[in-house]
Amino acid sequence: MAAEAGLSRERVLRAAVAIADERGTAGLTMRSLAASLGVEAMSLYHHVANKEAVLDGLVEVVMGEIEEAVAGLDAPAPEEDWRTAMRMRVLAAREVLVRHPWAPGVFESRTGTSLAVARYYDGVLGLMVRGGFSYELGHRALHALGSRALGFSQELFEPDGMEAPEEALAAMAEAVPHLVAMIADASHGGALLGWCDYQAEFEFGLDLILDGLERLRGKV
Amino acid sequence: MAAEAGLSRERVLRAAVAIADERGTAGLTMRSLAASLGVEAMSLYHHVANKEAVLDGLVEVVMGEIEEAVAGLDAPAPEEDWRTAMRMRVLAAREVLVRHPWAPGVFESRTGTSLAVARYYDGVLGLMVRGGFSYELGHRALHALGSRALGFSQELFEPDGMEAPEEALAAMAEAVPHLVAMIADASHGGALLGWCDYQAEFEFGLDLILDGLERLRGKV
DNA sequence: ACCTGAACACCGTTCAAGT
DNA sequence: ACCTGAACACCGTTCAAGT
Repeated sequence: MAAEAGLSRERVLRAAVAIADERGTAGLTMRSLAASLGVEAMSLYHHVANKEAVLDGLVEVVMGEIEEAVAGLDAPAPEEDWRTAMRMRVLAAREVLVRHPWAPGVFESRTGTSLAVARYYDGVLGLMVRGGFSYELGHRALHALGSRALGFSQELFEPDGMEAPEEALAAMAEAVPHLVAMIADASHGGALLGWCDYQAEFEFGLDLILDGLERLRGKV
Repeated sequence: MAAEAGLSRERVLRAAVAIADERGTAGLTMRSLAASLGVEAMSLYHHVANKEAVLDGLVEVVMGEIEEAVAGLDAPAPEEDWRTAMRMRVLAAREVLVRHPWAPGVFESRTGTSLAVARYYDGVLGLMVRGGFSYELGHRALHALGSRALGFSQELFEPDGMEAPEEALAAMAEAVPHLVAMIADASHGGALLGWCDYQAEFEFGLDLILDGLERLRGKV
C-alpha cells in the first residue's frame, strides 16, 4: 500500500511472480504489478524495458529456482547412471513448475531463446555426453524430450480435467465412443475420482523416451 | 472493401484463418477481422459470441482440415500394422499444421476440451485399441504422445531457429559449452545451413515413443 | 536519479439506435 | 434480422513535468 521506495528489477520480478502465482498471468498487468508495489505503472519502466522484459524476467526467476533444485540433488554421476541422473533432474524441474502453474504458458510465449533456458539445456546435453551419448544423438534427444526436459508436457486433450467427465462425454457418446469406453473401463471398480494420475502419466512418457534413448546410446 | 452482406459464422471463421495465416494471431483482432470482411467490428457479434468463440472456431477449422487429410489416407488396417497407421495419421496432421504455423499456439490457449479435438483423440485411441492396445495402455499412450499425436511438439530451446547460431552461442560460449561443442560437431563438414531438420527430428521423437508403445502392447 | 499525472493509440465489448 | 456509431472499461506505452 504505502510506496516503499527503492524499487529494483529484482523486486519488480518477485512481485510479478507473486501475482502470477495468485491470479495467473491474465491478472498480471503493468498497472496491477505497480499497484502491488504501491507505485504507479510508469515507475516500472525505470527498471524493466517493457512488459515483454517482465515476462522474460519471469522465465529467469523460474529457471533460477530450477537450477537451485537441480544443484541440491544427490544424483549419481552420469558416467555411472545417466538415466537416473536425468530422471532426477527432470522431476526436480517438474516440482518447481508445479509451484508455478503459469510457467509453461510463459515459456511457450517467449520466441527468442533465453540464456537461462539455454544454460539448462546445456546441462542436460552435458549430462548425456558424460553418460556416453554422441553429440548427434544428444541433439536428437534434446528435440525428442522437448519441454519434457523441463518437467512438463503438452496435454491438448484432458478428459481428466473435466469436472464431470462421465456426463460430459456421455453427452457426446456417439462422437467419441472409444473415450467413453476408456473411462468406463477405468472406472470399472467404481470411483472415478482421480482416475488419472498426472504425475504417473508424466513419468510414464518420460521413461518411454529415456528407455528409447538408452537403447540407442553408443550406437548412434 | 465493399460490404458484401450475408455474413455468417463460416465466413467469419474463414476470414479469421486467412488473417492468421498472413499476419499471425497477433494481427487478428475483432476490428481487423471485421475490416477484412468490409464490415464494422460489432457486426461480428451477430455470428460469434466473442473473440474466444473465434479462437474456438479456428481450432474447429484446423481440425476439420486434419480429419479430411486423415480420411484421405491410404493407411493399413490397425489390426495389421497399427504403428504405420498411427505414423501416417500423425504425419498427415503435421502437414496441415505446417500450413497454419499459428495453430499450435491457439490449441494451447484453449482451456476447455473442444469436441473436434476430442473426436480426433478418440480416433487415435480407436486405432490403438484395434491395434491390440488395452484401454489402460491406450490412455497412457494418449498422455505420452500429447500434442505429438496432432503433429507438433514443444521446442523450448531452438539454437536452430537462430539467424546465426554460431556467433550467438559463441558469445555465451563459457555459459553453454556443450551446446557450442554440439554445433561445432554438427558443422564439422563445413556448411551449418539447415543443420537441423525439424521434420526428421519430429519423426525421431515420434518413432521413439511408438517403438516404446509397441514393446508394451499386449503386456499392459 | 527516480517517480508521477495526463494523454495516446490501441483492445474487447455494451448499448441504443438505425434499416 | 442484421448492421452501425458512439461509448465504456480496460490495455501497454510516450511524454513532459515534477522531486
